[in-house]
Amino acid sequence: MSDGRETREETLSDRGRAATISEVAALAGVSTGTASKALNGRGSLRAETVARVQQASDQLGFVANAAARSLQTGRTYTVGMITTDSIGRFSIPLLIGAEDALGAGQVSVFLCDARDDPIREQYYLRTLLSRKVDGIIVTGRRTQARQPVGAGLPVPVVYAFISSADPHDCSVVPDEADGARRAIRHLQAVGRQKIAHVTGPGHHHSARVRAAAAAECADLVAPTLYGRWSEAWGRQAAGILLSTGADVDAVFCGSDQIARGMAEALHEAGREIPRDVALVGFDNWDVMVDGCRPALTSIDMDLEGIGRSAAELLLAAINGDDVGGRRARPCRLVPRASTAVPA
Amino acid sequence: MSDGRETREETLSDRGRAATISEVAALAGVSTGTASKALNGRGSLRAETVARVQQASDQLGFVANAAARSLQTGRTYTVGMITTDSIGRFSIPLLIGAEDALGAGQVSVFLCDARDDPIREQYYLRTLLSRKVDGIIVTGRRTQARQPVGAGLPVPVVYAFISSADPHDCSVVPDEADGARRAIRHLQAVGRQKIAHVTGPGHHHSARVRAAAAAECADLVAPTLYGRWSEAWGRQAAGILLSTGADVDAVFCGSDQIARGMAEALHEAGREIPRDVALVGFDNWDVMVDGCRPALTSIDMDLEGIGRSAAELLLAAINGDDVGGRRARPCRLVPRASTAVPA
DNA sequence: GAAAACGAGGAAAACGATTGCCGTCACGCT
DNA sequence: AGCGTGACGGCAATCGTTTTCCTCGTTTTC
Repeated sequence: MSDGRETREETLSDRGRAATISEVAALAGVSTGTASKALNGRGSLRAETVARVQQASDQLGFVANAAARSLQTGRTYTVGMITTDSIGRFSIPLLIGAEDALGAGQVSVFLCDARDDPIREQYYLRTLLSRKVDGIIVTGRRTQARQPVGAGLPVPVVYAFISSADPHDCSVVPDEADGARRAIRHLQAVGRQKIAHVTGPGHHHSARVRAAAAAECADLVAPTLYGRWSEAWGRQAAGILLSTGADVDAVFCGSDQIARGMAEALHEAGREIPRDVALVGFDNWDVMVDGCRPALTSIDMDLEGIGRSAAELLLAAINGDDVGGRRARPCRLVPRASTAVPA
Repeated sequence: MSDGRETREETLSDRGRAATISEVAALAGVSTGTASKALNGRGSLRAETVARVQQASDQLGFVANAAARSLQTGRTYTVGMITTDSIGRFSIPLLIGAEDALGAGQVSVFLCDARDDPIREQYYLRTLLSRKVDGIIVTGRRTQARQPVGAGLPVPVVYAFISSADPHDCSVVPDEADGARRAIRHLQAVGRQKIAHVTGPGHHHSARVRAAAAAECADLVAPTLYGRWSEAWGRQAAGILLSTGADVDAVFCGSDQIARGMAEALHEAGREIPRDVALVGFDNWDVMVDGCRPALTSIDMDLEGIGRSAAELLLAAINGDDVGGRRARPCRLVPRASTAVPA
């Protein structure tokens, strides 16, 4: 391979400006149209011609100009993802799931962080439309339904995690009630009868939905304690629970953070987990469930799956399928030591 | 408002396909060239004409096709951001910072998650080049220098958090040694003499750099303990420290997670923080520093600032400035209760 | 009062790729 | 011999903007 060094594809490293298809065509001694066909496997060309063009393309490190292509074809192979809340713990798995599903279709993702600001959101919407994305995924931290991001948009929109207030819009959401029921049933399955529920703010949609489902699934030993989504609240709630003298043998917490605070406080009060009190969290957030002692049983909303599913629906919508409507996806319980049955 | 409904700008909501500039021009009764000038404030036009075009544009909800524009101008007002490791706790602030700086320049960000896979990385690099991004930011979880993402690329590249092995490339990194020194000096300032250092894996660049700086800054009371970046290791390390009977009055931990584990274990062993042992973490990760009891003093690498700075440098590079070289940015110590001086 | 300057806006050529249409050639059939 | 038929590739239109000339009037200026 003495000349291997020379002809090795200079891919991406042709210092300076990038090559165009005309240059490839010239080098291969064909017309630009033919070069295009060769590179895209269209039309009918001799194998030898295709190979020649391919080689010229490699040699020049040619990468087709997406702008020119999309101008012609009308497709950009790009979707926009708007996170209405800031990018964070919830958006990431959604993003990863979406990328997963889209990457397979060679589609890439434009991420826009609206930071809870309607102005920013509209601004991003405009940019996305100007960029002629093939579709848009809207996500956010809260599961509560929100106003549609825009009406009669020229591209399909799918809501992931959050849902659109318009029932005709396509939304993929976690079935939080299902998650809560799983938590309760699991506690019952490990023999607990006196279950309490501690969760986030009462004005928070997720908190109410989960609490309602939990209450409906079992006779809770105490009224639901609403507070914040923090460890501090978990600790505080433990104090409340203990001070009321209520006889509790399990607590279903609305988040892993609350559960972790609860675990600490119970431990310090001399209650052993899971022997005296079993504990279930919500979110299955690795750093919390692993950091907690004992490791925390938790409900996983499968955010990645939601992202993937949303992306798949979006692809379908882009292909013209009708995918309207709200889809709730079940949760999954991940059992760990905090609800283990003693050996 | 009987006709208000009709003339209200239908922005973004002209159901179906979007309007083109020719349609705007036709509606305003001018040529497309003139319409373009009117909307972009170029050329010399009568104010009345500009207004007419503007109104037509609003009425049709016109948004310029970015593909067509960039085909013509060569600029896309888009930069790519490649995270070599998965998107996570470190990339987010970087991304936010970058978006911040770029958003001001009306530039948006294409996020690509290479997931530590060189194939994916090259694939994304190709897409970004094909999309003719104006520049690329490369980030990753580790601060260690990495091979350049490509040689002689047609667009400028800036490395954020990680750095490029090629010293001519532009990299913006946290000065971790500075962070370590600040931690040690702070402990000394609150009167601690017998300081230990517990950190992550010895093969991890950050761990070594920080440990070296710490050791150079004070006579550590024990050799650095290398382990993992986890709470579990923090707990374990506390056990080691205590069992050796070393007389320790402060521990500088290589991460907030380690520090938190350490705090718990020390507490359980009857050591009071900060009275008996003061504690400093690293990363200033909200959920850890707040969850820790007492709240954890920590070193903040100002990731958002790094992202912002990288983006600004990239913009400068896009404008033709030479911004090569490696820039280390100082860290910041955030004091909290874990090192508080007793009142 | 003629020439120059200027202001306003139109015509058309880019930008880089895709694609439908058409020409050309070679071959095989009647 | 004449014609039809594929195979192969070139030509040129097209996508939607921007931008560079131009071309007109209409003022100014000497």
